[in-house]
Amino acid sequence: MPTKKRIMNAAGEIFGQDGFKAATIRKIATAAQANVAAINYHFRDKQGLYLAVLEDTFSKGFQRFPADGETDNDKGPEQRLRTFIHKMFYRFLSNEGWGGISGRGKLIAREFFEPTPAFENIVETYITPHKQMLVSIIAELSPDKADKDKQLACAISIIGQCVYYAFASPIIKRIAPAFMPTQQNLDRLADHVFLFSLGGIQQINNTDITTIDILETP
Amino acid sequence: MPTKKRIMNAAGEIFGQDGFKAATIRKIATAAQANVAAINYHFRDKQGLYLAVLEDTFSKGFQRFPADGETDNDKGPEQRLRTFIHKMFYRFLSNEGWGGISGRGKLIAREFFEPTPAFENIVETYITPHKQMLVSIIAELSPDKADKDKQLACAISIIGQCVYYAFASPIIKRIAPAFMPTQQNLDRLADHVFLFSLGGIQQINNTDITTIDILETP
DNA sequence: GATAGTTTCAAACAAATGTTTTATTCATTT
DNA sequence: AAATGAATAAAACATTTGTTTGAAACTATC
Repeated sequence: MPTKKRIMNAAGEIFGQDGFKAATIRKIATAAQANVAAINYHFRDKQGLYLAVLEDTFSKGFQRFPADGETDNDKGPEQRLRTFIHKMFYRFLSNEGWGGISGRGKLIAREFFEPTPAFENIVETYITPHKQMLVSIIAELSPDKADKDKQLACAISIIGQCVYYAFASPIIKRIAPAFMPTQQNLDRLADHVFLFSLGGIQQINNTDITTIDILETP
Repeated sequence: MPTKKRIMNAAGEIFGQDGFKAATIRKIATAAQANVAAINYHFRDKQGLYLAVLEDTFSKGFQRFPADGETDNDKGPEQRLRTFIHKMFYRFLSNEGWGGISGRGKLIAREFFEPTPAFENIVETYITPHKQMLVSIIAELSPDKADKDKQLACAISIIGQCVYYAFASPIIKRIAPAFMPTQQNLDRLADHVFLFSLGGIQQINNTDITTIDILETP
């Protein structure tokens, strides 16, 4: 395997584990069995390496598990929602997701919660269209297709569950070990999120938000 | 304000913004208008400071917004679930939460996704009982109170939504700015999560998981 | 008011870390 | 085989950073 690829693989894991700042190029170089100078040679500097890994990660992930369910356009919205969620789980967590590099999931999680400048591009290229597709699936499940607000809120609720199941594994391990997102669990967890969300969408659609009486300040 | 307190306040924000490693004691000292040596004097070392801030953060947060809804034990489970979610939002996001220190939210988020050794204690003391309370509320909403698995899964779905809404604000800002967790939005967002989750719980309870046909591998 | 203990401060130290430099090796082309 | 350019390696450099030191300032007690 060429040095450049070895470095990117090692960097994916170590950036994911340690974060951008805490990861050292020496640690990456050692893991990649390469020289530190090779990193600067191939990627200009540390940030260049990080950027390359991030772009590669998203590119590979959406390549292997594309968001668009063109293959199941004939299916109903329920099935499409289910596929959408399953793909999200697999993209995040399967051995094949994100190029099969285990540590890269955490890399993504970090960007979700404290994006680096490199993330702007990613949001535009991958995440916004992805979200858009989810919203349109939800719209098909809704009687009032024009109520974009409800659809957006539901989309965030769904993505939130996926992200939490996928990335909060340290805490899930402690409070509910049976629900760790292991390879064997992916389908089960995805189906739970699917069902839960289906019910959630229906409930949101069936409730007029103004009917909720104001809660006393907690 | 005494030096020790000034340091802890500054540390909360800067650890939250930059993470443990990237945060420097010099930056903290400057922000606190204190000497770097004062940090080591009061907290032994950098990690001691971090640990003190973390413990103080959770302690203050659960003190101001206690998880146990003892006051509304007479209310039904729906209302208790609603209060639970609202308190979670307020604990995470309100100006009064986490001692009113803005940056501390991110500190918590980081621990959720990559816990430091200091977090073990926090999980036992605060998070496990908190989760337990949520599970028991969900159980009251379920016909089969013995099905702990379904209840746990729903609890994670609920916590996941809250955590995502609370901490993924950078990405929410980009894909759905109207749903940013601002002070004015807290009640609205909490109510959405409440309704969505209520529907989710019912759907999970009404569905026999084995009836779902196996999905083709995505 | 002197004294003992606590707190603050400026400076120094040692280790680490990103980057650069320079030389050497390797592969490709002429 | 020679030459050219790309790739790799070891060492050095300049900062940054956590920590320590020793003196000064402050506070409370006798």
